[in-house]
Amino acid sequence: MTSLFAIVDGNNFYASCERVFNPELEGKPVVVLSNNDGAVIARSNEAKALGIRMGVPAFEIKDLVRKHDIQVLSSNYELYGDMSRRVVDTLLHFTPHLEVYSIDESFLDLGNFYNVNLQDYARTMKDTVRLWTGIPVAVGVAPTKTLAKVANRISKKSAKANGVLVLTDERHIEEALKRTEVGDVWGIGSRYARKLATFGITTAWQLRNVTDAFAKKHLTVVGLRTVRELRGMACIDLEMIPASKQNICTSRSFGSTLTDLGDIKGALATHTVRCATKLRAQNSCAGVLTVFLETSRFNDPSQTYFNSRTVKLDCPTSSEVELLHCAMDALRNIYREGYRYKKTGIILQDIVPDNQVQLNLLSSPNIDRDMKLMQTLDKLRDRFGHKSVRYGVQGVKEEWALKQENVSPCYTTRLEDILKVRS
DNA sequence: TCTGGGGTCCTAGGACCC
DNA sequence: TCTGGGGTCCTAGGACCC
Repeated sequence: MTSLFAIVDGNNFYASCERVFNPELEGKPVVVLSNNDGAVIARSNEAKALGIRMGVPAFEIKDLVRKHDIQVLSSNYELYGDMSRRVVDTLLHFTPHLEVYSIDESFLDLGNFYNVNLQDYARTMKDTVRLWTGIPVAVGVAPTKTLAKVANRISKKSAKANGVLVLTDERHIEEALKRTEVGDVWGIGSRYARKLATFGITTAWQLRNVTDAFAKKHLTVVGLRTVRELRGMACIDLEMIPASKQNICTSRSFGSTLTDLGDIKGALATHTVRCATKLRAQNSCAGVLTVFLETSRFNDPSQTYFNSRTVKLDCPTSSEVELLHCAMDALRNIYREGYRYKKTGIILQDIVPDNQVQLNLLSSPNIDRDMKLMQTLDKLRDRFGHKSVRYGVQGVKEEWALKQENVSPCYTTRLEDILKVRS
């Protein structure tokens, strides 16, 4: 074996972030809710022990919350994002070969670390992250990313492993795969798990032993790669430099339902500005834009409405001014009176690097002026927050604003919050 | 009353071209 | 009357991830 990967992930990450700055949450069941306080997206171990499942709607656990004094928090992505950066900064002290896989997970390529004591090394990583950031993490180490994921999973469940598991020995790998359900393998979701069960395949070990032809036929080439990774053959490389996005989407449910076009415009305008800001942050322009508007999916079918409009721009752009015009036109097009709307959003597609945009005769005559304006706005928002400058159409009342009943302070990123907490 | 918000990749099938 | 076959591009749908 020549390859070696580690995956380090934060335990119950959002709940742990909250605990770092609010020690009263320690030892208590904690759940963090999605936007609009809709559903549970993170749970402390104590909350898991009470049987609270991932994704369960908040209203369904009301009784449990009262009975067990569960601490229920709105999500605070500004805080979690900053804590995530701190964890990554810490891990970079161990190796520069790091891929930020998600807000709470990083893969590390330990390529030629076979000569070090991996157990000690992984344990030191875990302890250092805890010491420097306050975040508890688990570390899985194995010859492939998929096997490292398996190791990481078991490390959290096994008291003996206590958050660190190195799987390099063939016998240990076999044992680990035999006690891993096939649906818990990275890349095998619930649909594939159900399908595999019809062939009698229920464990990761059984999946590892299917033929290549079987894997390709039933799980496509993606699944074949997973099977090979389970065999110890590294097929998925570390991606140190994040690829620029091919689609950028910004959407939110409204805090309550909206019927008025003006209010919906305000929401969509704000999403469009955010989306365009993301687009410029990766130095890209978009050639196509889609706007959608929908009622609640849980409505009575006679009161359900979904529509979208896709618009091809004359020339790819990153100008909010242009995108706002198009988005508002599209919205006017799909808006129908008489529905209670729950969500709108914008998707930017056909994304190209901004230095590859071919200007044509139809390009906005104001392109230079727009770009200077965008640069200024980006700087202002970067310094004073995204609410510091706004367009008229965004409105000021924000009828659509998120419902967030119990959001924690931004302990690490906002001066006013820091001062408030200290006093 | 209340149910998240992002992304990626692959495949099949139709349109179209020569 | 005979009515092919290969290639490309696009899209919708389905699967997955966090």
